[in-house]
Amino acid sequence: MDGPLRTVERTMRLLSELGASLEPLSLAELSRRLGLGKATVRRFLLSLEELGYVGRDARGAYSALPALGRIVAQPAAAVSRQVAGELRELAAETGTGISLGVLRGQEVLYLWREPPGSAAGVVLGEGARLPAHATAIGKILLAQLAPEAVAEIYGDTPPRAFTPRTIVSLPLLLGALQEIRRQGWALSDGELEEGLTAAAVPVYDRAGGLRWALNAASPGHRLAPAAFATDVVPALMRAAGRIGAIES
Amino acid sequence: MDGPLRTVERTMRLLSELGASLEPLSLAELSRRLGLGKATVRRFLLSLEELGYVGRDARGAYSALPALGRIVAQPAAAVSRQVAGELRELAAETGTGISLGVLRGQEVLYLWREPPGSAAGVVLGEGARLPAHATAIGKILLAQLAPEAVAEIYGDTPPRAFTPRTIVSLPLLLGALQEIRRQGWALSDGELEEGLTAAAVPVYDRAGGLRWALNAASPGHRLAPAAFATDVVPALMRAAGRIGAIES
DNA sequence: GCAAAGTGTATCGCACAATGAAACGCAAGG
DNA sequence: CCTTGCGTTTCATTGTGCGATACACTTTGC
Repeated sequence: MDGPLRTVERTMRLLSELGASLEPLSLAELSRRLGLGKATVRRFLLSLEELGYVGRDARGAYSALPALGRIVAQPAAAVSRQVAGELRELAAETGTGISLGVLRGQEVLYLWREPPGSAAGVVLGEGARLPAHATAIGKILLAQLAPEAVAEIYGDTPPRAFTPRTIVSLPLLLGALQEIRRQGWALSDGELEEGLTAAAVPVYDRAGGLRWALNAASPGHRLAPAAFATDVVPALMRAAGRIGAIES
Repeated sequence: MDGPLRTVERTMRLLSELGASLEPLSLAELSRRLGLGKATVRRFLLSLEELGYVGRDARGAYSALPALGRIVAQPAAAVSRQVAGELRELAAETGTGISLGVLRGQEVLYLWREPPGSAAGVVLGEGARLPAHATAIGKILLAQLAPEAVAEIYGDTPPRAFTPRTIVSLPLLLGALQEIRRQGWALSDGELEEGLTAAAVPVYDRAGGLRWALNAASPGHRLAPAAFATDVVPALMRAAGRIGAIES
């Protein structure tokens, strides 16, 4: 075996091209960008259209449809009504922004994100991704992994700096994770964005396996970092227990 | 030609399966779910791994990597530093949450989303998607299209209701869009979520073509709907002018 | 008005890429 | 120890995906 399957590579190149463009692209244009014959590109497009991943406008030009984005954001469907209720309650109780996420490579994939102060419970931002090493939720998720696994994830690309407080080396990160593991929860104090503080705890299922992580964030120093440890984290832990007990 | 290209269909099925699962999946498990031979599935996985779309953990199980999500969120890269500066300024000026997005089928794809009240400018939620017909930004984007184009988009699936105020039929939507087109900006008053108000304006590039739409949202009745028309919209319009003038 | 260039669409025979059965080594578990 | 399930490798076969070519049609330029 050598090299990727030709058709797979072409499929991904095509999707990538469509996803990158804000305007719909014509068949001829795509054919040129991909360096493939029109007939070939057309067959790919018709296939993807039939599958519901691309659509065509009135002029016949192609563009990526929401279904494509949903491929990766599908996990959002995993958040049941019952879990959602718990999350909203938690948001009201703590007055912070609550998120739920899983680890995907070096990033956290959010399944639920509720901005702080949204009285009516505005659910926004599922499907978003943020760097794991600079967020509380990311660190608590990384802390569930063996150090070697973390090292492999960051193998070639070291953690990137966002603020002066961001952890920017693998050894430092591993050290921080060990401490977090011991402590049972993670804090990010302005590591992603100046003035943004967050705490996170893991959510285990009934069998004791990691299911998600739960995050409480408070922007703009509305809540002192110290207040997280005393007030927010206990509430997070209680909620994580309740949520973990819910049948998936 | 009949039916989708086999390899394309299999590629998408595989990605879909990987994206839907929160835990990494083993080769054998995927082979079973797809109903394909292990050898075949393996070649697909190796291809996608080489292309950087899937990764494997220590135990060899496969999972989707962030790169997959980035296929569709790539447009986020289209927001330059200069544009970002304008957005932050606008957020500070209006005290609302500012978003930037484009239309993708029936949904708005957000390129930038900043929650209200984030003093330091927390950039979150690019790549998220929300239904176009229930958001201000979605309606202003739809209003740029010909009515027939809108009708085609909603052809088989009528607008879904989220609150009692959501527009739930195509004729009503087309009527609202006409009014919006005349007015030059759109308002969503609790159409997506009770108590969430937002206004949006289009952003044209120098050639006069539609580039994006700009949205200002204020949750929890912090700002009265009437205040949008008098205070927020003019600020939005000014910002849209400045942003549209920026070279892409 | 007519070229000319560009578009999307349809056809078709061939090469070879992709396929799945089968066999192998290995680790885990009963 | 045998069994079961896993990932990996090999291999001959075949039918799938390929692109050159040709066609109808619209847009553009003069």
